[in-house]
Amino acid sequence: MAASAELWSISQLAEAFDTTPRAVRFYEAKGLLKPQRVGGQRVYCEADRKRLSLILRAKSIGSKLSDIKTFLELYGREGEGRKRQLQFVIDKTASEINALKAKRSQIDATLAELRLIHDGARQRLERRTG
Amino acid sequence: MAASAELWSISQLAEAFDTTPRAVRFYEAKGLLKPQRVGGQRVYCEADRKRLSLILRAKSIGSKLSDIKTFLELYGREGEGRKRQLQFVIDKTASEINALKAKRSQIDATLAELRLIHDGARQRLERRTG
DNA sequence: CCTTGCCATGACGTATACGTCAAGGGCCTC
DNA sequence: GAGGCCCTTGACGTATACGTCATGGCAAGG
Repeated sequence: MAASAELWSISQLAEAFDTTPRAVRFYEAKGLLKPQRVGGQRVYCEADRKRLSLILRAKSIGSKLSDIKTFLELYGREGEGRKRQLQFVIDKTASEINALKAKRSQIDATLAELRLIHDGARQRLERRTG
Repeated sequence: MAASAELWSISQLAEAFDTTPRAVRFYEAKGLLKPQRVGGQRVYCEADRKRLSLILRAKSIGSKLSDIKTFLELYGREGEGRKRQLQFVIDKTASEINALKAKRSQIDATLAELRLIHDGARQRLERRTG
């Protein structure tokens, strides 16, 4: 037992996610993380890890921290049953899904162009070399 | 004839792409655009339009202007035959393609999570309503 | 006891991407 | 010829996301 009680310091957590303690503190200052404190020191649990993971992934696809914050709050409210809350979650996720789909198609278009350039250059190089 | 000689002022171009003259000037200051000048005033041609289109699309998927600049330069060098140039283009496009693929998969993962939240909330709402 | 190491907060600095005046020039119109 | 309107450059302001000290606490090791 007691196998699920893994805890990490801020530097351990940062290193595990290839980021910095400064960044992690910054996310906390922005309200994205609220780790426990043990004598003033931050202690991160598994749930905090997951939140950080989500933060970094959202960041990597271009989301702002302020948007990520509301996004994280959707997880929290997700289980609540009040109708307004549910509708809010539904609307927010729907618009975010559409935004991401749009971004995806922009990426696909850019990928297509890059491949044209890439393949064109490769063919010219082969004609030279071969 | 003379149908391809369409030209635009900075504000016309900006409006056409739902951006601002200030932003367009900023891109020029960063070396991403070099429109003709007629008595000091900027005049944009079709090629400039395409460049701006590419800039905005790249921006929308999270590219930095400095990266977009080198990306635009790949187009310029694309036709050149010197081996070093070709290899440079091939390497740059390849790494950019990988980066975009990675970003796309991050988006897909996020989309999957959002759909879970979205559908879950919808079902709970329907059970309430229905 | 003192150094080493990690932690904390606070304050200032930096890079990116513009927004927002300010001051002035050129052209058209009434 | 005074007023609009659009253009120019230049300078300063702003939001985001941290980096980089500076300063100090606390705990383990030698």
